[in-house]
Order: sequence, then C-alpha cells, then structure tokens
Amino acid sequence: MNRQEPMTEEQEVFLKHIQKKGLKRTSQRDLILDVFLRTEAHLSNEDLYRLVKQEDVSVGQTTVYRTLKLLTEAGLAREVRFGDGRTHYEHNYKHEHHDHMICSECGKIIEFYSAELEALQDAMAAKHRFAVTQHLLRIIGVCAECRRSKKQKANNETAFQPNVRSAAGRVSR
Amino acid sequence: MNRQEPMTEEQEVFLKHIQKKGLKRTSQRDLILDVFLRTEAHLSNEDLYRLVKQEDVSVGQTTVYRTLKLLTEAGLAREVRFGDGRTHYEHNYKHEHHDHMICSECGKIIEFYSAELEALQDAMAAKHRFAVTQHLLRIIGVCAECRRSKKQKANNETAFQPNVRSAAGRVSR
DNA sequence: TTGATTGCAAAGCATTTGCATGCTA
DNA sequence: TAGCATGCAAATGCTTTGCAATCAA
Repeated sequence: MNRQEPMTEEQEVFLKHIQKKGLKRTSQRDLILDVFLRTEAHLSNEDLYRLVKQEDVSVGQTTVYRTLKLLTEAGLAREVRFGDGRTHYEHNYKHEHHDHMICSECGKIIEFYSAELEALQDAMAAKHRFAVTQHLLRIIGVCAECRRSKKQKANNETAFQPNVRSAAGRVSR
Repeated sequence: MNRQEPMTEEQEVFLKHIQKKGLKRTSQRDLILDVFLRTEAHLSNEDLYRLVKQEDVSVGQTTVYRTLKLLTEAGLAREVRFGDGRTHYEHNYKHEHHDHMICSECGKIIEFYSAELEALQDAMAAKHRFAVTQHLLRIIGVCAECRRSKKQKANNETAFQPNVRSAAGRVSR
C-alpha cells in the first residue's frame, strides 16, 4: 500500500475514520471507495459489487457490504431505502440533504430540496419535543414522461396499481 | 359461515372487495380482520399472527400474510415501513393520513399531521410535473422522555449512534 | 508478530410459493 | 361440484456470520 498521489478529501476522511477505529487500510477498501465515489447514482450493494468486480474480480460481495457500512459510519455514504427490499447508498460527503420522488412506472428517481419543507418538519418535531436526528421523505407517483405516454394509450380501463417494489428495483436512475 | 349480527362498516368493505375479486369469505379471514381492527398499533405480520393465534391456534402465518395483503388492497390497512426490515400495518379506513416520528432510543412512534407539510409536498411535486400517488415522511430522533433520562446520566462520552433497526424493531407503540 | 481483513460457505430473517387437502359458493 | 383457501414445508432474496487463510501495521 504505497501511493504517492495526493488523496482526495473523501479518501482522507475515510482514512481518518479507519485509523480512529484502529482498523486497517486495504486495497479492497480503497477500490470500493473509489468506484463508489466515481459513480453518481443510488447504488445497491449488488450494483456496487458488480462495478467493483469489473476492476478486480477477486473482491467478494461480503467485503462490499462491510465497506459500505464503514463508508456510512465515516459519513461518506448515506443509506437510502426505496422500499424495493434492498438498501441503496448515495454520496453524503458535502452533499446537501435532499429528498426523493420515485416514479412507480419507470423507477426514475428525482432528487429535490425545499428549505420550507425542512423548516416545517423541524417545527413539527419541536411541537412534540422531539430531537430530530434525521428524516426521510419519499414521494411516490408518476413522472411527467410516464404521464404523457400513458395519456396516449388512454382507453385502457385497468386500475392504476402502484408497484414500487419492482419498478424501483429495476432502474435506479 | 352464518352470522346474523350486523356487520361493521369495515367488514362490509372487506366483503365487498372479496366478492368483487371472486374470492371467498372464510372464518380465518374474518378472524384476522377482527383482531386487526381491535388492535390500535403498528402491527407487523408476526405481531398479528401471534394475536390471532391466541384465539385460534390453527391459523397459519402464511394466511396472515395473504390476508394483510387483501386488507391493504381493500383499503382497510396501510403498509408502513419503519426501516427495521419488516412491514408494519396500520388502520387505513376513514383514518386521516398522518406521518410518523420514531424514537431511536425507545422505539416509540408518534403520529402527526400537518396540512402545510402536505401542501408543500404537493407543491414540490407539481414543480417537477409529478403526479403524487402517495408519500411517506419519517422523522427519526429522540423523544422527550428519552432526552430527559439521557440528561440525567449525562457524563458518558459515548457518541450517539442512532440504531433505528433494533430500536424500532423491539417496540411498536 | 498480532490482530484485523478477506472470501467463501453457511446461517438468518422476512416473505413468497408449490402443493395436497379442505371448504365456500 | 369447481375452484378458491389453507397450512405446511421448501424456496427466495438480501444481509450477516463463522472460520481458516492472508495481510497491514
């Protein structure tokens, strides 16, 4: 393990976290962090595992699980659950907090942020003397594109059955 | 299956749903609906299964799973996921929409509602030309009681590690 | 040298499914 | 009587754990 290249901020954060916990830096952890940072998406463990494997076949899925947990502890990643059964991860370092809209037709995920929304949530919490650690807002519906294409084949009487599980599972951006 | 007692509204809704789908009314389904309605909480499948078993040992867990799905379809129950890995269900018939605050210390769940919050969410959705089907807001933090008892044993330097998974899993009211 | 790390296989959970038997309409 | 419902056991899918071999500090 000897790289002379300058570290990115994220790598330093990770290294510091690892040292603070008395753990060790390994090539696998470096690689996984690297691939994670390089990919702007809501990666599931499986997704990340596949990407990492493209650069090093020998890495095991368990290591990816364990490293994602480390990254989360270090504040570099954030767990997101979309209700499809698996856990997804997104960048969390110096990223503004945001929430998600999920299209139940195509699985597309729209990120959004509203300061008023945040303030209102805090106000509600205060009203109940509740100290907020984190919050999670997920809006499920149909995105503009899907609504347009649905209008075209309008005459089918089938009731709309939101199926977030499979839809969100298929695509994650 | 011959009860002459008057049906509750919920039972009628359920029966209607069952008939519309060409399914059959059974004693198990009746019992499960009954126990579910009688219990004001965020029951997991397991919870409901245990309660039902107290009145009829012969009922299988699979039937509870299947019936809860039916109740959800019929609009009598609503699925809620608190992030503890399992699905919980709450009453949904003629119940106002509400959101949840979850205490990561004791697992207590506070229900709350804010019209402004709802309005703002709809506004955000509209801005993205997104047709909302449902939304989910979960605030995680520490409730008033737990904060009080934490203050008393104040001097432990242990960093606060929110652990919603186990906390919310243990208690559900 | 020593204890953390890794990858594999096995174990754990919550949930779903296959199937023979039982029961509703 | 026909076909849905039930309960059991087995299967599934994601995640975690046990363990022997390996590797960083």
